[in-house]
Amino acid sequence: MAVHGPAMTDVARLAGVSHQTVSRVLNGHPNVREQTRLRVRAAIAELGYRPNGAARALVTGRSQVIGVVAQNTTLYGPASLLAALEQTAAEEGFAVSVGSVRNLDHRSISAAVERHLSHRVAGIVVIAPVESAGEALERLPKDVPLVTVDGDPSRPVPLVTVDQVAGARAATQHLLDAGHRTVWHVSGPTDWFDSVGRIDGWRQALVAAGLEPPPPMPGDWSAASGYRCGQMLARMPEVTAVFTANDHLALGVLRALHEFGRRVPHEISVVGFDDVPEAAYFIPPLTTVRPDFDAVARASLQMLLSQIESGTSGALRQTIAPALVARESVAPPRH
Amino acid sequence: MAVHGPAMTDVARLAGVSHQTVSRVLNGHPNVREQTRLRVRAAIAELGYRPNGAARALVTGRSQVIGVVAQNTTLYGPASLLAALEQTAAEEGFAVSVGSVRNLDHRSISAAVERHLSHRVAGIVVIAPVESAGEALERLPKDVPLVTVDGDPSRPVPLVTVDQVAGARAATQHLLDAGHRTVWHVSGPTDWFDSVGRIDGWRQALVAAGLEPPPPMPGDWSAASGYRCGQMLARMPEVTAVFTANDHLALGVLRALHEFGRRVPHEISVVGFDDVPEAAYFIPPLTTVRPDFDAVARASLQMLLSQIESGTSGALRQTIAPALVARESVAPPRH
DNA sequence: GGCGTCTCTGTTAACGCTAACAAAAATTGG
DNA sequence: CCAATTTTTGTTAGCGTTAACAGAGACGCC
Repeated sequence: MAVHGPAMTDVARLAGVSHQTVSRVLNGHPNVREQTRLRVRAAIAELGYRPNGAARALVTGRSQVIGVVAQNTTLYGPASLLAALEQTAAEEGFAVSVGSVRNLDHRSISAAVERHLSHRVAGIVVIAPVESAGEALERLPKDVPLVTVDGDPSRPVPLVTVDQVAGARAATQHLLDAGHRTVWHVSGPTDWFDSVGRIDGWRQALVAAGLEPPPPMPGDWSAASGYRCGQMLARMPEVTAVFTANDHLALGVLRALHEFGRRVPHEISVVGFDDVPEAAYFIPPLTTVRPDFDAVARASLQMLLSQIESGTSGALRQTIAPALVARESVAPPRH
Repeated sequence: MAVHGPAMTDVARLAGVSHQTVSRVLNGHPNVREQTRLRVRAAIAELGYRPNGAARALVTGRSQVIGVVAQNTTLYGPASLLAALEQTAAEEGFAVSVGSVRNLDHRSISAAVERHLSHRVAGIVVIAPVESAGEALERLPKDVPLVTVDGDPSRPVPLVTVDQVAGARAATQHLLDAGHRTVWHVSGPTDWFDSVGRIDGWRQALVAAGLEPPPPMPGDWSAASGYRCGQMLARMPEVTAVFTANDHLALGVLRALHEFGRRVPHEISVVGFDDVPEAAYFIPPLTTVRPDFDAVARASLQMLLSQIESGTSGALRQTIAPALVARESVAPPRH
């Protein structure tokens, strides 16, 4: 169907040079006379020539594409990360190809990575927040530049991650500082490293304060599961402070507490995680922890590019510290 | 750096056939003896051979990649759409390359499309909800399969769109049916077609009921702007029903009403649009309109694929009807 | 002025695959 | 059992680009 566009030779003919000279102009090779360069540029513009990435990828062995493997790109965190990644990549002249997978199991991840490798992507970013993804990554070809985001800290793979532990510690400490005797936790799914890290940080803060952590209540990131946990928390009179693993869980908790007539923050304080744009408009506005997705994206891409350029794939590690955003959902406990 | 993987000839040598036979096996060509096919399969597996998409794209003129141009992929709507698109494309054996742009102006769109064309994508999906995107699309090469989503209904470009008008009409009618004398509207940015359609539908429902539409209050999709509008609405005693152009606006409105002590739904009913997963956990649970993003994705992809296969690019049009989801934020007005 | 040394440009050969054609092998029919 | 057909396999030629090398001017230096 498509009338194929002009190729390099067409440009060359029009400019009265060889196709190689056109190639040199395109790739910013230094040794081209200014006058020639201009003629080539003019010919390119006149024909509306557009280089063929496939041909280039074939001969160089890599395309200017970065593959991203992610699970549920509808969640706020992954979506933000993906968007940031795409922006950053575009600035570096790379396109981003998304390979989202339904499950983060071994097979799905491998299949997605395979698809990317078929297209000879320059590198791969895996947003692999769960255990089952880890093993898939280790048996990947070693020669492909790869960075994992929010992945398994215990595996020897280049990793960029939000400092979940520090964020959770800050959130918990913030509640303790307000005078609460202890802090309850509604966690994310326990096979996510994000969840594990947040549970850890919460525990650390409590233990450091000489407190015995109560059992965490497991949620699944959704407001629905937060609501269910909230219904239980609302019935427990001793509960005065709750830290939830993300803002949507917090929303569910807030709703349950509201239904049970337990006032936030007067009776119970709540802190979330993620700082979704709506968090400031929850009832009441939610104190939360804000991860810097842009920073994560920049760090991952930089790590990936350095691998692509140098060829080394050292097991680097970079951690991005999140920031506490204080709003009205936290107050001292009543006595 | 990378040790290049085995090529087709390597597989052929191992299987004792010609590379063409390997190609035939790979592409499911019928005339290959079963025994040969198995030998080739075995050789592929043994070598861990992976076809080179770049080479294939070069010779066939198209890669198995679909380019998507979108703006803010962090918003719930676009993110859901993108995810659905990616899923559907994967099922058809296509990868999705995202070209997100900061602004939907002419230059940005063209640049993003150019990038995709360089990679010889098989087709392009433009999520182009604003006016300024339209012109960019018309001067695009005509021979590239293209589908716009939520784009300009007045342009002769293949378009898949959520039926904003019907959705808004249903939302407004739902409020009128509950007994409200009129319905106020907090709109999205007026350069988005989504907003325009929703304003239209709202107006239509009011006019059909013989009512004079009050002036719409312009928001920008964010909870923050919803909050600002909500502050005004809360001060207007005659307001009993509000339809907001999306759920986040509704959240802001709910928060403002709550602060002013106006109870929802007892004093004021609110209906949103989008049915974000959290809407059921707002205070109170939000009645809203749910667009079927999966259906939109399927329709767009199908439209794109039929263009890719047939070569025709008729200005098709497909509209996906959204569904009203009734929850507790709507009640009859008090008298 | 001849000669080495830059700077610039051209020629040729891949990269890994598919399409088109050609040849060989298997199958059929009389 | 041989020719006619059908099925299966092989051979060759590109696709559009970059890399490696080769050639042609321009320039300076003895």
